[in-house]
Amino acid sequence: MDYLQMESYLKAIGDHNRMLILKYLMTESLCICEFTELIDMTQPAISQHMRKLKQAELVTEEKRGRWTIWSLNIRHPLYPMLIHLLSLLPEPERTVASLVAEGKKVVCE
Amino acid sequence: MDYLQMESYLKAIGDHNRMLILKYLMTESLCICEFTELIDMTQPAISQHMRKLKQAELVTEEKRGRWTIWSLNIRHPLYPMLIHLLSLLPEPERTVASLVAEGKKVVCE
DNA sequence: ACATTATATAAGTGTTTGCTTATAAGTTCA
DNA sequence: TGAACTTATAAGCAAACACTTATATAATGT
Repeated sequence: MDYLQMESYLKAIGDHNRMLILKYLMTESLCICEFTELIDMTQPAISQHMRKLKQAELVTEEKRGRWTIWSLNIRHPLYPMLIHLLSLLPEPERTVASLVAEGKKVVCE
Repeated sequence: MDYLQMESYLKAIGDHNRMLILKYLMTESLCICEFTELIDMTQPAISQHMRKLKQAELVTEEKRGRWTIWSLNIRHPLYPMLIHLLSLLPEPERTVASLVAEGKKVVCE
């Protein structure tokens, strides 16, 4: 990994909202509409963050009907470091469990 | 460490020139004028990068006569991760040894 | 005192970033 | 077919970023 690749990687992680997204993905895969419930951000903003994370190969996407399910890319060479880094961050206020409780968790048949 | 602190930290590292600076500091402490010999950058540019690194507490400075000697801050909680990260990067073309060979290495009495 | 050396800061500039609103594209289901 | 829903993209904008040149500040040595 050269200096510019590392720069792209660190810049992709180095945003508090993207870290929050990654923190959620540490627990389970999620789609954009779920993030809009979990994080105080508009749908296009989240979509653009996901594109950034995808370009840096930090996440992978899977189309499922009208949803796009996003997951952490466990095959990235720096995946273990990412996990360590995310584990240092506090749990977000809004939990995925609360989504389920409100019936807002997406279940792709 | 909260999300905004982590963001500041990652943004401070996330620049290829600053990574190069940090890589050099991994071997030994250096002053600005030595960096101008090692890296293709102007003195003010380096000075401004050092200020950024200092604000993120990644480095420490020590005034020695007309020089300011910069070192890695080994007391930073993420210092071990920084070292791991830097170790993944290739050695810079220009070495400190070559500075010595050219008599450009600063020796503070 | 004065020239030299090392560093920091200021002001200006082009680029990138992270958002916004508006809209397009694709899927599902009545 | 058409309405509802999910996602992606486009255009615009303010702020941050990484540099530049010019200059200020401070220490050293004659």
